[in-house]
Amino acid sequence: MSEPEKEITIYDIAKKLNISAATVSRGLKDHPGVNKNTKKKITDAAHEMGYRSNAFASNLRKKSSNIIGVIVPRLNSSFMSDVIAGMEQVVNEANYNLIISQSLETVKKEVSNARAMFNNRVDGLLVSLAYDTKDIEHFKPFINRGIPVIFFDRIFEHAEYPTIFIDNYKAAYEVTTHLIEQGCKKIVHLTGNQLRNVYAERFKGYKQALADHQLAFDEDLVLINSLSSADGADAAKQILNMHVRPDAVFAANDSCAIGCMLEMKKQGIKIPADIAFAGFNNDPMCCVIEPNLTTVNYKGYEMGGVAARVLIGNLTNQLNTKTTHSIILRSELIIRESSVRNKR
Amino acid sequence: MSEPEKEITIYDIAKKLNISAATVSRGLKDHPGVNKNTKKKITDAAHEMGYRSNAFASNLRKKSSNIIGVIVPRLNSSFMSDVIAGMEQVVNEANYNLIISQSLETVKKEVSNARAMFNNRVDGLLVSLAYDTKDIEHFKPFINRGIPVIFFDRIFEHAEYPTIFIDNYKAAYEVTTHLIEQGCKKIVHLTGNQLRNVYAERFKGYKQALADHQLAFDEDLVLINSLSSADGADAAKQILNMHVRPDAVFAANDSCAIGCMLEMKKQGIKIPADIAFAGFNNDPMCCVIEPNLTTVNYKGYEMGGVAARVLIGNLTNQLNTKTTHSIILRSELIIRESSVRNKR
DNA sequence: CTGTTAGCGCTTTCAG
DNA sequence: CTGAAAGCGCTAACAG
Repeated sequence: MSEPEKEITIYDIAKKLNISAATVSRGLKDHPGVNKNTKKKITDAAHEMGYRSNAFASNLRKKSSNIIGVIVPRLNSSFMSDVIAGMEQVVNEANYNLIISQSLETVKKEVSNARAMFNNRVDGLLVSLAYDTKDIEHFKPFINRGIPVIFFDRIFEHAEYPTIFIDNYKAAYEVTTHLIEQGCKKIVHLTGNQLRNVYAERFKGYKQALADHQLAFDEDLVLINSLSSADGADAAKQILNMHVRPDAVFAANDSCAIGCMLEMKKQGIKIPADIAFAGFNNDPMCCVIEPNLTTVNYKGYEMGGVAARVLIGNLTNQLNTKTTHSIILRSELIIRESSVRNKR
Repeated sequence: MSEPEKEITIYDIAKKLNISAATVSRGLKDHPGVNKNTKKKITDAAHEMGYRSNAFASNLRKKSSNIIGVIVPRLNSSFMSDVIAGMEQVVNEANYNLIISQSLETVKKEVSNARAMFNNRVDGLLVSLAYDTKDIEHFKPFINRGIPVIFFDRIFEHAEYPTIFIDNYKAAYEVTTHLIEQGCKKIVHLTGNQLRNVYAERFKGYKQALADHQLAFDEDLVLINSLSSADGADAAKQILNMHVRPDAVFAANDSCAIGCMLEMKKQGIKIPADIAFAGFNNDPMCCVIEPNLTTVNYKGYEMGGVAARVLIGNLTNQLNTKTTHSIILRSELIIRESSVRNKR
């Protein structure tokens, strides 16, 4: 293999063109007030010589990185993949770069990821919280240095942090109401850590829908777990052991709903005749399970794009026009066979 | 909100401790030959003053970024998420950072991602190729500058690029043999772009298994598409229109197999009695579809870890000990009901 | 074991 | 419109 090519700098370009490095630097940007001709000469020479700008030197000088950090619980859902794609789209257009990490649902990793992002001097941070994050102390250093942090989906309410999410309360209210309209009277709710807004709000929506339809709220029908598929299977066993058998299950995510359904089916329970089901997220699996799963859909691509746009807005705008409020995106109930009992 | 805190540097620490910046710099690293006491004083002061190292300055000086770039087709599979987690594990331990991007299965985006990585001066690159990548010209600049590029899973064979993958040929051979042993004689193969080793090798394995069991290879039984779930459904329709109905389908991935199964079921076909099925990847969906899908499992976490380890090895080793060969990881056939016809 | 010194490549006043 | 010069914060010879 040949020797690595020499790295060429603005000085090399300057020398070749008999102009100053300063002019080259300006010519390479959109800088106003550079002669059109020299600008063209500069970009041509740069291209021809195989120049690539040195971000380190530039960042060092400008004290900004043009990098945006992203911390999510997990990458392995089509939802998150969409979120990231949405972010990338927006971020690339604004000439920023993304650095992504997963907390694998633990605060511990979330904290260490945050520290890494901080040391890497990201210009801003987009975060969806881990399962068990209790406080947001680990994002304090960012705020102290004036680096914007934005929460999306799994948010934390706090004046310093703008948030992007859906109306989980309303969505859950609609799901529950739908189940009630199908004649269900004893509805189990499978939910996750109540520290997370998404689960707390869905729980509230469920509760309110019961109240509004004159159904008693029964604490024993609420099962809190990690919402994995295995947790769903465990829940199925618990449900089947209840004295009076429930007639519906509303799980706060699809994996858990599906794990639960699979176990129920194994035990010979008929869905939705014996027990109706609804999930949340509209994972592709909803259309694989039989019967297909009723769920709530919301657009990851859009959420990622909006989050990125708000962040970049706060990064580039004048100091006094920062967005600090919440943005609430739309979601929709998708009714499938798993919950349909009324014949028409 | 208060003013952003002042950024503190090794000079501030040096001043406070009445020593030189050079010593502080050394003290902050594992540098041998620094007095234990001064080292402790330095780290204490650094911590107390809220120091964070400035990677830009360091990178600029060292001409290396400690960043490893990753380009994958998509993030939205549990396989890829595992791969990334495996990489992160290894990479963090070695004090590198990861910057991840998805090509969304197009060369176009793969090329632009590669360029971005190049401009961001990654120290090395881990790549799994997009669906339609024809050549690897876009990785040439890395090689020219001596930046290692490693392919994993969807590889490209070339002396300059180490590769990590599984024996797709053997795995497919085993799947096909299994189907034949179940009494299947007319086996459809759903596959993807033959530019990708994974699909080409699986195709070869399929073909060879037929040959070794005295079954004629029939070109019309091989359907090439994009392997999406929708492509699977289309394939189902084609298959059902064939003059003599096939008795098995081996798809090169699970999504496609499942899309195909769902459509077949809708048409009233019995699986595996009328037609047996096998997929590839062991996606969680395999255990949701009914009947559960026979498939090939391989460990993403391991593959990510190995790829990262090889890369870091090449980065840190002496010039002459680079790994340039291939590493082949193990995979396993997982037999489920979708392909079991023999009663025992 | 520690200090001195000289840049890494770029941006940005400040002058022309 | 362009140039000169300084400096971002760190590291690595080299010299004590």
